[in-house]
Amino acid sequence: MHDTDLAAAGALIGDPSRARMLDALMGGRALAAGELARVAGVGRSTASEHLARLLDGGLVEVVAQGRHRYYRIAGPDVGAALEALSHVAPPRPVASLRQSGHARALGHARTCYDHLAGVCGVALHDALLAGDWLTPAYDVTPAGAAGLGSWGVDVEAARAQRRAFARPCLDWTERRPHLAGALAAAITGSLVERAWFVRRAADSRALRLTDAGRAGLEALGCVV
Amino acid sequence: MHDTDLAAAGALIGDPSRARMLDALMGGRALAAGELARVAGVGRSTASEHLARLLDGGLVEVVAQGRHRYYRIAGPDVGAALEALSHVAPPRPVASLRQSGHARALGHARTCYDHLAGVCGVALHDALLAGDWLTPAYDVTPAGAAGLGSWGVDVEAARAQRRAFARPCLDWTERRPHLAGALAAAITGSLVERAWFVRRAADSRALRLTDAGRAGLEALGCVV
DNA sequence: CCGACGCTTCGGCCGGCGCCGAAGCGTCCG
DNA sequence: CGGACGCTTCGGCGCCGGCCGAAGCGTCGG
Repeated sequence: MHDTDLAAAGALIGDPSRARMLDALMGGRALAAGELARVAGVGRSTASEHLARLLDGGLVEVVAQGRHRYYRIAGPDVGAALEALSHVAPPRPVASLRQSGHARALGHARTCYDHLAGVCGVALHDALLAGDWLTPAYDVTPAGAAGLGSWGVDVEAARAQRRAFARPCLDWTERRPHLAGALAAAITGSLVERAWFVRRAADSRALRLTDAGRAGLEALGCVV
Repeated sequence: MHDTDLAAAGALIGDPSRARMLDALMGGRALAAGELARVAGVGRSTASEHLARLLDGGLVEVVAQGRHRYYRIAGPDVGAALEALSHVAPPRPVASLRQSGHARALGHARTCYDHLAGVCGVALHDALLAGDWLTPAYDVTPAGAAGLGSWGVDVEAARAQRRAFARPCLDWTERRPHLAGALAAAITGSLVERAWFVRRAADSRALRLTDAGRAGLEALGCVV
């Protein structure tokens, strides 16, 4: 039946250290236990305990590789739940001036789970609709299929996935929607692949728009 | 920006008493503080503290009416987050024999947030698809529009809502999908309105299928 | 083999928070 | 107006769980 232990799941996410780990894993890549300890700001032993609990709760899964153990988000359902929860969570005040530059970078372009967010994400969302690549119901038009294909996006493969194909996702900085879903993930992957965006740091969600990316987006009428 | 305090939201949901309150409020109706204290199984003072925290965190909102204070889920975003979280939460073992009758009732027919779940929910989902009222892409066919109209369901009003129109939602008891989304909520509302289902208790999510309901569903070829 | 390395398990400490009863405050009714 | 009622605030208690350092286990490299 649908009756599940909501409290257990909430408590797992509710610890600050575990939440930082999950947030880091929302980048989509698998991270080693030691790296997660560093991200969370706790000792290795403490991190190991946290990861054991997340594993037991089914929120993450682990793949052992040599003497490393790489953890990642267990599945799209977990990602969707964390994303939905982050939408209702209270905004976290920027703690220090030292972080404000980082915050500005995140506000401009970043990944939200596995798709593009921030100013660039919203601009892309608007341009796809304005340029008639996407219908208001978030389906791909013939022109959109051609255009996305030229970006290296496999639209049909995205459509075949079990997760939502394309849908709006309210952007926290912009208070306006960016694109989410399988299509958004495919587009983001292609644009990073084509070096329109580069990841600012290995463990960061912040992206930097390259000159090539700026030119490519402007060709679509996307002002950034 | 999208950076929110995931841990704070998780911690709010992570307490067993608060989770029971939220679960009770997922029925969609506003409940008084005293009733929520009874549901959670704690003293009135404790419940009041919990509700103050949920209110502060933006998960619930309150409407004062005379000497009563009615609490309800703050918005569809919160409902969606709780629903998504319940999908990844571990199943809760039935604690006692005394609860097994209750569990059986829940397994047969119940509401999941605001739509029909359980054996009846899955059967309805299958019948709507098999009877060609719904396409495999979960859009309403002309025949479906006519049939749902005769049930008193306003399909167009459901379509106009901002939430997802219709989508599958994995049923935890049945391990098969039932119908969710705005259409599912409208259908459930109409069927309760027509007394095909009656709520077993005011504070319960369990529903009872009436004779009229059984007859109506069987006319669609829905075996329950 | 033996040491370095990554990770987990164990023991013990400590702070935060969930709990209750008592008291305080506002609302409805006779 | 006084009492009943619903709810919140306050003070104090007890326990769960997050934290660390030390020790144990498996893997890689010389």
